[in-house]
Amino acid sequence: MTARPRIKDVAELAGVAPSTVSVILNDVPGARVNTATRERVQAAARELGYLPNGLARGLRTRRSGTLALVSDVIASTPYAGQLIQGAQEAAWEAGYLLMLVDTGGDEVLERSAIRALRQQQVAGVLYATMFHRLVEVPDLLAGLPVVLLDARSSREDVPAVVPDEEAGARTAVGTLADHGHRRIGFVLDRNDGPAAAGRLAGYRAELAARGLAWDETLVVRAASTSDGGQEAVGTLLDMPEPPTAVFAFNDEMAVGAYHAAEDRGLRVPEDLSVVGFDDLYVLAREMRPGLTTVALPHRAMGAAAARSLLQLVTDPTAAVPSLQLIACPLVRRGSVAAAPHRR
Amino acid sequence: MTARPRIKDVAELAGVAPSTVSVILNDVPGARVNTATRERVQAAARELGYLPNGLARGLRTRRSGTLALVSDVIASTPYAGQLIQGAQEAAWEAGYLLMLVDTGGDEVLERSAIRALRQQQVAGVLYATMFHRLVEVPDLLAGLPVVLLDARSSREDVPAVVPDEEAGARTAVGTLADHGHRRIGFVLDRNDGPAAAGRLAGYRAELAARGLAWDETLVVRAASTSDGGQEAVGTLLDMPEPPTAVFAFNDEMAVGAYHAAEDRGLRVPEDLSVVGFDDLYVLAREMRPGLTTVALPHRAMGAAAARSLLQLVTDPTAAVPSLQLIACPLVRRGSVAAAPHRR
DNA sequence: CTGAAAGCGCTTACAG
DNA sequence: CTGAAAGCGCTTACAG
Repeated sequence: MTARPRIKDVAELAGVAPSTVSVILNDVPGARVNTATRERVQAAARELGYLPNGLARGLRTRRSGTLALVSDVIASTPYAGQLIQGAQEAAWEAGYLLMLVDTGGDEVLERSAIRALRQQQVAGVLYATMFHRLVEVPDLLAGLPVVLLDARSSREDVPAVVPDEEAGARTAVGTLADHGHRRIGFVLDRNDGPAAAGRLAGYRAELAARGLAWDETLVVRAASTSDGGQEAVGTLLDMPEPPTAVFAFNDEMAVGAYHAAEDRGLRVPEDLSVVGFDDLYVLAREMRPGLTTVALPHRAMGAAAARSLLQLVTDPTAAVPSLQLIACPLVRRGSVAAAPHRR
Repeated sequence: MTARPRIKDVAELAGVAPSTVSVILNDVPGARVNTATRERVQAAARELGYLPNGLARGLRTRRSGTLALVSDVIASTPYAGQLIQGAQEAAWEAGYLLMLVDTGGDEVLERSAIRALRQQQVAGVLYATMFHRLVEVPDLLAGLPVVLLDARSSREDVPAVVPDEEAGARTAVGTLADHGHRRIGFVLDRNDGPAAAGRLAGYRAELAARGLAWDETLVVRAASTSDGGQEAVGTLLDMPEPPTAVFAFNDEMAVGAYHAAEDRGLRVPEDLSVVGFDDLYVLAREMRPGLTTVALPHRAMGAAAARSLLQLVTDPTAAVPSLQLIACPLVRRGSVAAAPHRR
């Protein structure tokens, strides 16, 4: 196998200077070149299969053409692929390559990873968490364009891209109200985070918008697992005047709602309508009936964050929104029906 | 903000030449340096927060310190994260950074992505598919160390890392046999691929090893979805002498098995034992009863492939196994019970 | 319109 | 034990 050709080889083959090759291959704006030599150079490059060395170019131009995605735990959710794909595609469209590092939440590893990334001269970094939460932006990232992905920080100066939890919750509750439900329960995670807070706010807001009374006994907290959901929805169902519908903080709690209904001989959706949140891959689709739920827009978030980052990379003073809320669409399946008549 | 320090700055601060700084910071083996100057240089580097420029270093040493993972469709499965994480961690442990590109199965995009990656001087590439299948290794990859991840090619010279489908199927059938089942059905995908072929082979092999008769009517093909599984298991259950246990090609078909049983008033596992394949995130765990299934070792595969690649990168003549079969462990949950007595 | 020169920031023989 | 020089492969002013 022969060594990879360098610009010098192309130049020699075409009978011009390397600098001329560079100007031609890079289509330097405002550079007038003879059509004949241009063609000669292009032919030579093609013949040799010439690919400019990106490291040399990056060194010279001070632009590496790479972005990084650093995340806490890539593998922990089935959405990782979507998030990454969205970011990678947007990067690619702008001619950038994406480097990935997963720190597993380990701060020491995070520090050395960021150092390694800086050494590689990444143009900017996407700092992502695998579920919407609050983070501190590491000091080591200072001076580099950064955007937060599915995460927020207390710092106003670093743009964040997160799901619009509140609006998502409103569409969930809204569809239930559209079906005539007046008593709608909400089961949510015990831990407060941006997701729980946002979804609760949306629940309240939509209730208010619909003129439905706020009833504190209708919201119950539990672990955000199917067992937690089962327990929480169980207490809702055992109330003297139980809700006819339940909005669950996430799809796993929604699974629990199905179980709680089943335990009491109630059918979903005839006796109890259920809406979840997340659109957890396969699960929501495979439930019986299929779970109507609010999807987390991971791919769109990844793409939006990468685009904002790219703007910052191109122009550090660019006015990118400090917070982007990405819409969470409702995925209608079979778990919502008209409210049963009061017995 | 002040410009990033270069090696020259460190050298000046320490009062030595840049080459000395380089030797010290890189701990060049067999280089004797005065302890005092070593300390002076290290202090200077620390004070300045010096990080060597990876592009310059890579240009000079001809080692970029990066690997690439190119895949067809990252986002399509919930395992993507595991696969990527395994590869990334192994790369990181060896001091390499991982670049990721998802081609969405688009060959044109794939070609330009590989070109871009080559320009960036990646040391090697992991060529991955999101489910075990046959691929053709792109010519453009020629001359670069490559290992196939969750994929195989007809070319013997490119190492592949795939799940041990056959052994996985054997443990599935084995656990069923251990529970006293003698008539074990197998429902599988209509399309033949390495996964279907391997799992079928494992089914047959284990039956033989257990001295159980091969009964062709016990294996039925359908779409590899829950509907397909329901249909296929339905025909099994409606046989004159139905199986007491079913091994499903994947977890979605196993879901169908649950449905088929339910449709007939049969309980899992009392009346029908079920074992799936994949350990599909959340689904398998959330079924009732929890689905006993064979897990796909995505993380281990990612790590194994990256390690093989790294060996090749370090020494192109290294003897890495041309095929690595990664074990698929059985995850025991609640869908297997002792075979019911013959009525 | 094209070429020669300098330089991006390192590392690596090679002197001394 | 340390420094000066060359060079990795490009691009970018600057001449001509």
